[in-house]
Amino acid sequence: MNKDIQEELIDLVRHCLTDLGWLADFVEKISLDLPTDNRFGDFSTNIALKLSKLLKRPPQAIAAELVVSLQQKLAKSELKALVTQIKVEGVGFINFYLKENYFYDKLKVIITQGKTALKSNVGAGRKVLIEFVSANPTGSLSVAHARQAAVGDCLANILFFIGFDVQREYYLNDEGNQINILGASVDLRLKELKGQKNEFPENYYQGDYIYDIAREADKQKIKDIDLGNFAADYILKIIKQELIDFGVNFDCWYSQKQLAKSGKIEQAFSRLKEKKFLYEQDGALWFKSTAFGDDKDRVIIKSDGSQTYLAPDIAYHEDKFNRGFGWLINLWGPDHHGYINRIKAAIEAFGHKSDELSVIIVQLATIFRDGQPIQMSTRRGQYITLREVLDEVGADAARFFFLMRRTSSHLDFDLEVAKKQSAENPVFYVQYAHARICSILRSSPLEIGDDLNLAVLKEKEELALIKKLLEFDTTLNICKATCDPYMLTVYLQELAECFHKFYDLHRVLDQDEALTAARLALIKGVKIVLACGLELLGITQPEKM
RNA sequence: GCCCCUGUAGCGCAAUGGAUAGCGCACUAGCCUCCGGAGCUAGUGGUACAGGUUCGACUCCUGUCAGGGGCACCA
Repeated sequence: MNKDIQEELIDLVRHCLTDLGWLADFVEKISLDLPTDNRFGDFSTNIALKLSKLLKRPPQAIAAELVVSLQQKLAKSELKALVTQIKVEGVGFINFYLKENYFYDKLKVIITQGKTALKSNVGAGRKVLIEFVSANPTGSLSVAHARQAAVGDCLANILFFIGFDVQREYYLNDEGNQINILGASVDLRLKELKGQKNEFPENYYQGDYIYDIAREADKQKIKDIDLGNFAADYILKIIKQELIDFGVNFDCWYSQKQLAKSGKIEQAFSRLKEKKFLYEQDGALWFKSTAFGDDKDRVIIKSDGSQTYLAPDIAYHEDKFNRGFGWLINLWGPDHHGYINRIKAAIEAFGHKSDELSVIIVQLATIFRDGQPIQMSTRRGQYITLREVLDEVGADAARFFFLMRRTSSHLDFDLEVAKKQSAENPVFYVQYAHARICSILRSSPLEIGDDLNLAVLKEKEELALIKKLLEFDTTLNICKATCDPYMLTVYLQELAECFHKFYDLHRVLDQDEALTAARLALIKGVKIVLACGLELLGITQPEKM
């Protein structure tokens, strides 16, 4: 929302710097930030501080000279209608103060255009593929997958909203070792059900759901050799339903089995061979990933002739680029962090740039109940599943909680807190603000007429609220830059807080009709932004609670 | 041994390298004749340690200490 004026002010600064002969290497380094405190104006630049060393002069002196030039230029510019003051403050910051009309106009755009006013086109239609969850179809989704699902889906929502052409993809590991073990696990359980005693190996799938699959396979008279595929299909249906119930919908389920059939793996190998990035040693075929900064070279075909996991994955990533995606985002669990270098090496071997692939490591979530961590063990089939969390706290709270910490940080998720309906539970705090506004608007609908005068909104809390609304797109841009949606959860809590403070101090439905109309418009704007933010998080926007 | 994540108030956390480090819980004292008190106001209290980079460091770098996770010709 602020972008237009922000760019114009940066241009103004750039022109002044050029006039003063100081531009030098600083063309890209001019930044115009939102000050931490509104006492420091509406926008702030630290350019004088940055120039200080280069010019060997104190920052205040540089700032003072620059401000004189800025004021002269401003007087001749159309910007003078919006800017009231430019001044040097603190250690040498240059702060810009805007006229209140600027903010009233922005609010008016939001309430008249609604959600569309909040959209931007920073993505410019660029094609981005975001691959996430991609859990092996060997069991229900765990909380680790749940967090990846929440983060990936929300990030995809945000990127789409700011103008990217986004595809959500799930890489389906539907063949290979794990599927074989899955089939063997079902086979053993089936025999057990028929009265045969046998040893059940430790690395087989231990969960009780294997018995269910065995019974179903028996009913359908599935052949031994097909048990793995049957079980994978069976589990995949469960996974798909879990994701749907969590509000996550994939555009593409990319099958590893299909990839293998397509011949793309061999094609990828021959291209790597041409480029001399493959070699044989100890009976195995190696990929020379050290050429691109990996710690060691990696085996892609084992000495027994079978492929490692990396083999199809190399072809898969090359295929992503071949499908026209210019930006790949992968969400992986922390157990894959050592894998980043080799897959980046692979895309570089094909001539892509390292930064065309963003790998986001989604740290684990620990589930707590009343402050006590719940122990889990994947091996024994005892882990907290997405399904259990959904059943217990619902999709709204689950999504918010999985998103509310930096994705790269560990997350503690207390089921009891997520169920609480109080300020301890941030999802309720934000939704409550929305419901409260809806309640007022139900009793007194806003009618936007020509006589709507927002300039009567003079209170500190009112202006703070409008300014907070305008930070929405800054927030989304931070989410994009960090590939992390969690900042949006922080923003929505701050916006809700600004609203609750305003609400407590000032009556919306006032004696003064003009003021009432303006305040109704203000809360309508807050409702629009809250609803939009919640929607991007994939959380409902209740009108009543 | 190597790699990743984390260390901020009693607890849980926040702060795109920026100005006086914010919020919730808990504790203390207040606010409902009033649009939803699931809310608000005030008080108490903090950057693990040692260096470095920078005009400026919770933020970046190095080391130490502490906690969590990972280091296959598994996937």
